[in-house]
Amino acid sequence: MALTIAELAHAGGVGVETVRFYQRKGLLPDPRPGRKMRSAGIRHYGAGDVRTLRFIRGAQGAGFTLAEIAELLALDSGTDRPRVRALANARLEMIDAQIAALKQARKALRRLTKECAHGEAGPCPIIAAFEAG
Amino acid sequence: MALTIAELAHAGGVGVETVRFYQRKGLLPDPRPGRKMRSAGIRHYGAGDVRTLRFIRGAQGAGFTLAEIAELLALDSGTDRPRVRALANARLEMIDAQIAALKQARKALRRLTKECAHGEAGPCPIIAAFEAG
DNA sequence: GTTGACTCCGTACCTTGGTACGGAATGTAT
DNA sequence: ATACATTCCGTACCAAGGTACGGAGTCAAC
Repeated sequence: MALTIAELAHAGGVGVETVRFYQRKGLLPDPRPGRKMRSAGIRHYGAGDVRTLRFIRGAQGAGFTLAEIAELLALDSGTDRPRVRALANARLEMIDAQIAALKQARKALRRLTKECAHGEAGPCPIIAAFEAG
Repeated sequence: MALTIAELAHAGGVGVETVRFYQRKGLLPDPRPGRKMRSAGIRHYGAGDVRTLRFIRGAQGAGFTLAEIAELLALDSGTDRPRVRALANARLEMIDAQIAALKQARKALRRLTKECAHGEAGPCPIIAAFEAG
């Protein structure tokens, strides 16, 4: 079960450069066991690395930044559940705030497009409405 | 009613550099009437510029990019309402898609935090769950 | 009529999440 | 053993939306 970087990238649905980028960011461990001298050689990966890549994409989908994901991965042994929950709850609050803001914008925008829908020329209320703040 | 750039920035809730940045991006007109020779001098602004700044922030809040806002402002005379509506409708669809994605993420995350809420140590299901994709 | 604050301009830098490049080393197949 | 494909590494670059810097010009006050 030794994957090359290209196989890992394919399995995770990302590019080779992205795998190396995640490694630089500390999201993936440097998987070269014999690393004493420089030019320690080709990286070899396993199923755990594929799971990590999938985790990254899942967490990104939930809106976590790569920095937050790095912290979650650092907690990966799972022994600090309160901390994991704290991160998750913070993200939940952010998500709720974003949903609320988007709903607000959506409401305003939809009302305005309706008001604007009855003419083909002349001043449009959309522009004026945003100026109100 | 001649505002300096600092007064305009303050009125619009942004920084002086941001005003100049918007100017370079074409979001604010260059407000120097006598611009024949170089070193045309200090910029002077009016209430219209404050309204434009507020429009920018409002439209940003609705998720428009600066490039889209620049186009909206270019239509500011309001004579092409179909185009304005097209931009607004495109943005509405984006907003709906974003809301749907966030709700999905929120649902998954909330379920996981609840499952995780009953222990203080040991493997947390949040981490494992994201690995599933 | 000079000090000090403000403004001008171009340019460089920042963050986030990558993507691309180029030359060297290493792996695989014939 | 030689060709070809991958991989290595550092570095540069991209988009968006600003933010900061440095040197010069300008403005109002004293």
